[in-house]
Amino acid sequence: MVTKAKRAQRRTDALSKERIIETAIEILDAEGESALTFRALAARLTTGSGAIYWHVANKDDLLAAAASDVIARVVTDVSDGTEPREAVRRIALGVYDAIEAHPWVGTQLSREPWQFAVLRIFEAVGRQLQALGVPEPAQFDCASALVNYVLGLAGHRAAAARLLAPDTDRTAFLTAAAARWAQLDPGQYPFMRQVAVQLPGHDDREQFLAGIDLILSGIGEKLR
Amino acid sequence: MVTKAKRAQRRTDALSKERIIETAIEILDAEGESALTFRALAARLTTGSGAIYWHVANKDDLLAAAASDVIARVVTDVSDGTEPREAVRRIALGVYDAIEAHPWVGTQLSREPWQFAVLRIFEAVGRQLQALGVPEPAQFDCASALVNYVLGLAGHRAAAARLLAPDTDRTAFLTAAAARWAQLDPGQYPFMRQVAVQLPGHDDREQFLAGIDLILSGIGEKLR
DNA sequence: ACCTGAACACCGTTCAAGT
DNA sequence: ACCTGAACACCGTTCAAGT
Repeated sequence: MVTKAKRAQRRTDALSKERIIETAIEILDAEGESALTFRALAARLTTGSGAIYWHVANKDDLLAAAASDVIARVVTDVSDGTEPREAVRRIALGVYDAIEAHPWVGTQLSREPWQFAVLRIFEAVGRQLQALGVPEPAQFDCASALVNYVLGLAGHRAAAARLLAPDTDRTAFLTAAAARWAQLDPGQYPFMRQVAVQLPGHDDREQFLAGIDLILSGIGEKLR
Repeated sequence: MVTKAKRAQRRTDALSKERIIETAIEILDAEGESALTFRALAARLTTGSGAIYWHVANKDDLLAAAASDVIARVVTDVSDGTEPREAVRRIALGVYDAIEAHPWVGTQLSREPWQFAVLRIFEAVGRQLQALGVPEPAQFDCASALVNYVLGLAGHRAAAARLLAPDTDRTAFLTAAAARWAQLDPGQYPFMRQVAVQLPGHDDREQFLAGIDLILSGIGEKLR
């Protein structure tokens, strides 16, 4: 006989898209992109690997949903009433920090064309541009510029995280990269060699924000 | 006995990193990213799949080298004497067109952190910023903004190409996307719904360039 | 309706063995 | 030094069979 308690228990244990996504995020966060397999996921959910396909179309679908989940938390958080430029900065930094915390989201964002996670960012940014008074025909271009910039960095940070052994520290990594750049052929790579000096001391997050401000300043020019 | 002719023949037939990369690019261009396997590559090179590992560390190495090859052709092409802003536009469009012609390069660029292909773009852009008179401390940030923007679009276009069935035409695809956006929840996605109208008529390449100009304009502000 | 888990059709990579 | 190709240790996905 199935008691009420048992049914409640069942409902919690029952497989669902939400529970699958949640568990997928746990695995991705704890063990990285390569650890997410349907077998690992099924083991963690104490079910068969085929069962997952009842709730999720395939692995791409699962990853897209997981990324969309993480981004939704970040993007919704922008409080109203803030100055539009500042709001754009916050959205961008929110995405940046989310990728820092979940590098696999970066991979996902830069692989997705017009999936939900990206739409969410696009929408949030676009609204701020409207608030800023950007004329309608230019809004699409401006939003696209901001979003593409964010996604470019997303992919980049994710790639860096993939390379970085989990225990290496950042400064050591940057110093190593700088050393490699400093050894490039001076005839072919004068700029990289010059920049190499700045690399170890530079702050990724601030550089990211500097790029946002550059684009915002370009947008500001359009408003005059 | 090994005649001179035979040795020459040997030299052409012999496996080499160059020949492997060349063949890999052929496969990637003709049949897409998923078609590049070591087995397919070995078959095309009439050799064993293990032989490839003598010349190439692994698949990542191979893909990075292939992308670097394609980008090198594009980036070197910038003739001297052009106005720096125009040169930046040409570099960016060169990368854009390369990705259009070889979508797999887009995937690769957005996955690579500081690999050769990206370094090449960074270097080319950085030099133009120097020529433009951007003060040294700001050069790194400005170059990074431009490159991240380009890479963001790279990933995006590659993803779109992955989705697009090889025979679908672009306008049909955009119209379909626009229709999907128009159906989004008006409360949650007002901006996307508004932009949906502009989507079918919009030119990706021009929008890309508009973003570059936005960043260049922001950089121009710094020069005053 | 939902879940099981063996089976299928692949992968990248390794490595003893050859030339 | 370079190449061969079978073998290994995986994948995502499917599907007959169960409940």
